[in-house]
Amino acid sequence: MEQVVFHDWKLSEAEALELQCQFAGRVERTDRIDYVNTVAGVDVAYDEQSNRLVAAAVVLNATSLTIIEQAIAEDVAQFPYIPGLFSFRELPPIAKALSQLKCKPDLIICDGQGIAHPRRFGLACHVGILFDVPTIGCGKTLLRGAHETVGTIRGDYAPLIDDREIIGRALRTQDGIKPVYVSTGHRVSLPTACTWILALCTKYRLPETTRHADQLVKSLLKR
DNA sequence: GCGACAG
DNA sequence: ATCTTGTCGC
Repeated sequence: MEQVVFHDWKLSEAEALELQCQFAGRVERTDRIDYVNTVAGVDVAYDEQSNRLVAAAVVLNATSLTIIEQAIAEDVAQFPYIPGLFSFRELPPIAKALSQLKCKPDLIICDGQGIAHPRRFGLACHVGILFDVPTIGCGKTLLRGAHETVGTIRGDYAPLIDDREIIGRALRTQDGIKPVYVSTGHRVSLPTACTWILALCTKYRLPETTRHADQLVKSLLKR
């Protein structure tokens, strides 16, 4: 698939903050998504010793959830891990992997937040803008703030609120299991995002897309 | 000054 | 993210 928006990755912290505020205005929080035939998952693994990052993009058939295509990329970390500026560290290798895909996925699930972010521009938004593709942020923990109690049954959810604005949902993907945090990445509404996350969490807490990508990068890092 | 802080 | 043993359960 083709990246359509480019910018320098070697930025100062202040420049990264400025870029987020600028790009946040381009994020689309409503549905602008075609029929979904394929869904992709992306993830990154680290090697502290070599300061190396390994990224993978795994494309699945949206209904059978079988793997259609995979792509991997490697990179040397150019940006430190700073909460709130996460994408500037993980996105370079992810963009490389996505660029290698023969076909453009109809939807991409990211391991992290979408607009559930202090400047409403988490990793999922960044990926969505750079490739002009529908994306969803599905994180395992919250970047900031809290949420009200979530029902205990799969499908139950509670709104994520920041500054009196609903920025996402804590969503229970399996009965009695800790919920995940879903938010709009780009071109996907919150309700649609949650429907997709539930459809992808067939057996485990996390979506099959991110599970496949996670498994791939970890196996690659061991070599 | 102190605490909070995606992966 | 990653470092790590055993243990509970299908």
